Formats: sequence, structure tokens, C-alpha cells
Amino acid sequence: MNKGAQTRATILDQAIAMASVDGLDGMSIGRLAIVTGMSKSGLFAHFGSKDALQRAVLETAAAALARSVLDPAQRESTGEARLRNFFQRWLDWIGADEHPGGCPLISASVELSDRPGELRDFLVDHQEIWIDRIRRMCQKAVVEGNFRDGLDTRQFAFEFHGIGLSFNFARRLLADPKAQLHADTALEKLIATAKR
Amino acid sequence: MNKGAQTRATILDQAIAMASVDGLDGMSIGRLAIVTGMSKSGLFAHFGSKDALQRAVLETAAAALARSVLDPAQRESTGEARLRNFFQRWLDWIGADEHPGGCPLISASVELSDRPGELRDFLVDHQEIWIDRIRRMCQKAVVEGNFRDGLDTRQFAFEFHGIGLSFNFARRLLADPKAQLHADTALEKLIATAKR
DNA sequence: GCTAAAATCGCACGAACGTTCGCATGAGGT
DNA sequence: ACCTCATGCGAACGTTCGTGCGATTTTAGC
Repeated sequence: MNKGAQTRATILDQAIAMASVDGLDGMSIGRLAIVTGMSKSGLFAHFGSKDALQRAVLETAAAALARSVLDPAQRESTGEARLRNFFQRWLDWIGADEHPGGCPLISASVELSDRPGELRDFLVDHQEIWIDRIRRMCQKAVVEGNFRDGLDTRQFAFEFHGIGLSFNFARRLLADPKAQLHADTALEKLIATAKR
Repeated sequence: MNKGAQTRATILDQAIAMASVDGLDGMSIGRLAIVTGMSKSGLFAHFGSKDALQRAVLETAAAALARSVLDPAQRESTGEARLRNFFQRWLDWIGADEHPGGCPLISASVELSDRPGELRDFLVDHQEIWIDRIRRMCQKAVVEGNFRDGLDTRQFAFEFHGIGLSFNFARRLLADPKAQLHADTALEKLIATAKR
């Protein structure tokens, strides 16, 4: 790895953490320079604009999310197993203490939900793909005969996603110790009704 | 109404709109002065600090939310009717086009979820009460014999809340025209499983 | 209609913001 | 070992931020 790419990676690491807590707009280049021990201009040169930095943050976070949640789940054989694996990894990702602020993509989605622009477009694309992946895991379970025929897979994905969002809320804002339990129970209910 | 209180009300009206789109931090006093046609210092004098302004925004938004969602729902006689009324009004509030940015309290909850301070404390209190109200409506339906005995009302509230959050997501970020349909269907499923 | 109080303004401050530019410095290929 | 170019720094720019203060206008009670 180049020196430049290496520095860029450590910058983005800190940038994701800062954006998770303070938002994409709240993340500032000056403070980012301090925590990375660089000069503001030196750091800036890696991206050329704050917009590009924000874009890089989203792309890098999305890649990390796919690597640690989506990809492992796709290695499971059945649709139901993929959904369960996906769910637990997603909850771990959201609730992990090592990166505070929770899932940077959920935060960014709410932050940018009503602010048109390329960043929002990127998020829309990413989240549509995200939900479609859930839907396809569900669809796979239907084809396998595990989930009932005629199941509305989009509806399933909508509810599945809602459980994750409610968990994110209960875990990060309310610090509810029962958040994980509630989420697990909700998933079991969802899967049970998908079967029969 | 005093002149001061009147001005304060119109300021807060614009402030809520701006905070809904740009976040509590993204809302700036300078831009707020422009849209209200006031001077920056004149507007500032009404609150004394940005923190107080943000606090007033949250309190005012919470009061408006209670007035247009919670209070009317509480006038229904049965627990189930309250839940249904509450749900539809909540969805209307989230999806209303007249105030862009969606529900300012949901946005603020995500924005401040990992930033300690009085504003976060206020949100935690508010959201705990919010979810507890859902739980008590559910509890009322249990007492009335409409929902089954031994139903986990906190679990119900968790899932109920998740449907609302998923709707907020699908409606505001993804602009999914089926968001309302998915939410309604999810509520029916939730109520059905609560009965039997 | 006068007057005290409330409301609003104009101006300025220091800090932080994103961004630019010229210059040093160190790494990597030859 | 040298040369080249990527990498990083320092200083500064113009703008916007929240905030303070004295002056001025407007409101409201007598």
C-alpha cells in the first residue's frame, strides 16, 4: 500500500467515527486534522473538497458494512439462515461500542433524507440495494419452501428493516438493555409469520 | 398575545422547519434571521443562546406533536382504537408535506443519540414517555380483554415504534409510494398477533 | 399623549469553517 | 545516489458562525 493510500485510510477511519457521532456536516476538517495529527491543508489535499470527503466516508462505510455484515451472511446456504446471520451481524454492527455513534449510514440517511444532492442520491441507491438484499434472502426462503408461497417479500423487508431501526433507536438513544432481546423476539415473530 | 411571544412563535415555526431539514446544529441563527426578516441580534435576543433556541425548538415540536397526534388519540375509548388513531396520525405527521424534513424529533434523536448533554437528556425523556404511551394503550387493550392476556406490552411498543421508523425511512429518504401501505399492513399484523 | 419597558437593530468581535497556494520534505523507482 | 513526484506543512483568504453591547424604535399601561 502506498504511503498516500495508507494515510487516506487512517483519515477515513477517523472520519467515519466523527461522522457517526456528529453527522456528515458536523464532521469538520479542522478537528479531523487534530485527531489524525496532520495539518488541515495536508489532510484536505487527499480529497480536494469536503463534499468529496463526505462521499468517501459514505463509500468506505458502505464497503465496511458489506464486508462485515452482508458478505458473511451470503455464505449461508439457506435463505432463512442468511436472514438470521444477517440480522445478528447487523445488530452487532449497530450496537458495537468500538465505533461510537452507531451505524454511520443510518445516521446519514436521516441527516440527508430531505436534502437533495449527490450524497443523498448515493444513500438512496445504497439503502434500496440494502433492502433489496433482505427481500432476496426472503425470496430465497420462499423458493426453498421454507417460507410460505405468496409471501409479500417487500413487506417482509419493510418490517425486517423496521426492527433494525427500532433496535438502533433503543440501543443508542435510550441505552435500553433489553433492546437486543426485543429485536430478537421481533425477528422470531416475523419469521414465524413468514412460515405460516 | 404579546408582541414578543408572537414573534417568538413565528421564529420557532421557521426554526422547527429548518431544524427538520438541516438538523439542530445545521440550523443557524443567521439564516433564521433572513427567513424571518429580522436582524440576527434581534432574533438572538429572544433566546440568549443557540442552546436555548435548540431547546425551545425541541419543546415546541414536542408540544405540537402531542397536540396533533397523542392528545386526539387519547380521546378514543378503547385501547385498540387509540393505537389505530395514534398510528395514522403519527404517519400523517411524519409524512406531511407542509413541514418538510419529516418529524423533527426523530431527526434530532438520531443526530443527538451519541452526544451527551441536556438536549439529549430531553430527547431521551421525551422518547421514553412516547414509547410508554404506546405501551399503555396496548396495556389498556389487554385489560379490556381485546388483546390477549400476558402480552408483552413493551415488546409490542418496540415493534410498533419500529414500524413508524421504517415508514419514516421509506417515506422520506426512499420516497417509496408503498410506504403507507407497508406500514398499515405491518400494523394489522402486529394487532392480529396481539389478539391471539 | 407621555413614559417606562420591551423589542429590535447595527456593528463588531473572536473563533471556526472550507479552501488556496507556494514551499519543504521525504519516499520510490532507476 | 540521484532525480522525480507524491505527500505534507504553514500561512493566509473570505465567509459564516454564535455572541455582546449600545443605540434606537416600538409597544403597552397610565
